[in-house]
Amino acid sequence: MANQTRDQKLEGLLSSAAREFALRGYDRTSMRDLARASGVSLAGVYYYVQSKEELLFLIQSRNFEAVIAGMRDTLRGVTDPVERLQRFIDNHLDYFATHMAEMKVLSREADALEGEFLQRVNDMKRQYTRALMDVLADIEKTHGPAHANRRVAAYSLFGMMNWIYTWYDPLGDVGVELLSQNICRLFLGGYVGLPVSETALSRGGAG
Amino acid sequence: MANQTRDQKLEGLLSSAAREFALRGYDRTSMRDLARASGVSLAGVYYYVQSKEELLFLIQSRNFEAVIAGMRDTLRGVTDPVERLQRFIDNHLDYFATHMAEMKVLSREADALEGEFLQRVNDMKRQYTRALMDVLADIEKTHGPAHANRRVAAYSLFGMMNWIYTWYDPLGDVGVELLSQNICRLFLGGYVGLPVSETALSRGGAG
DNA sequence: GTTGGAGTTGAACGAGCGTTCGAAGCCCCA
DNA sequence: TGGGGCTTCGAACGCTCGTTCAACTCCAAC
Repeated sequence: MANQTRDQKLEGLLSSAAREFALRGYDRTSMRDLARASGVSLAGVYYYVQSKEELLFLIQSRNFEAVIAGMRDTLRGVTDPVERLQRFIDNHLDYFATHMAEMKVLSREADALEGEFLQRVNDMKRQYTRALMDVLADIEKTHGPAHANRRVAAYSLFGMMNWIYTWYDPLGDVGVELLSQNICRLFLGGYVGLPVSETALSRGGAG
Repeated sequence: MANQTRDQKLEGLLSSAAREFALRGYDRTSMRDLARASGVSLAGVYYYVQSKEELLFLIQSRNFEAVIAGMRDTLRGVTDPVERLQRFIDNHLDYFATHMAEMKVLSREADALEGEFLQRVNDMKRQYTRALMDVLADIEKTHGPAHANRRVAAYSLFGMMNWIYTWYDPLGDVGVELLSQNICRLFLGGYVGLPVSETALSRGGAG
């Protein structure tokens, strides 16, 4: 605790702040809570960070950057579209599972930021979404016509992956590899691989 | 505004509260905001509701109850498992799209409640999840083995459907029927209907 | 041994919060 | 005309919030 560089202390602060934010939510967590959780005084927190909002921004942007960097890394040189998608999903879920608190904060506190902070995180979101949609376009080229609108499909996949912050326990009986495989299969082939033209799929509204 | 029953006024309060909560988030919205938005005084709000938390609870429970009731209704008498799933999805998305504010609050402020309020909403969640998983079990019986763990599949479908609060605009160019159809096809047959055994689907981790 | 900057702190500030309460307004029925 | 119960309100209470700041410790450099 004593001989840490300034950067290491900031890192520690961000990490315990993420844990607190994930637990209680950004708004319900006070700077006093964060001070207590990271072992410094209330005023001490402000030596490392300009405001509570900057703290949230740093958590969101640093982790989002890591996810994007990991994605670019794992896709580099891979040409098969399906494998590219598998790697995209793997990277996302693997990072999510090993950084549950941070990713929960990123998923859930999406619009707690304002102004330039919000803009910069939203830029990353656009970038990341674009990358997924490019992969989907490649898949359509090689594996026939899509069963759904590409944008809807992309957001649905993000929904499957990000929603895990509400239910998934990385230490439970479903390991990350199994989770990733499940979601990948689900997205590419569906729950039971039903042909799209089947039966009543064209029916209108129900009820 | 003048000749409304007490119930009607409560209804109006809940509706404008849902709109405010959806806009700014539960915690960032003050009782003064709600009073302003619904056109009564601050103290006036407390004539209809015991606390801010009860307000949130009423929004969540009433709408969740409506979703569940709609689901039971639309499934009644329908025996084909696939159509049951279609109707389940249709009901969920249709209600979501016509009650965006309320459902955003239900999805996003899931753990802002405590004690008995939380317990009662969680009971509804369990009930609703169970219903979906029963439908999935039926589908497996009639349409061969599943491509994914049933629990993972159920939560993934909820993820697809609930995540729409972050991106979907009911007034945009994707209508509710199209959205519902897309998500239904996606879940049952996958994005391009890829056979599960295909290529590298059994590969381990990436990167 | 003094200086100076980095790190840390207790105490306070003004503002906003959720909630309460006594009093006033309103309207129907006698 | 007057009483009584719903409904509404202004004003206040106690509390917690994010943020600031002068003062302190510590330690390396001279």
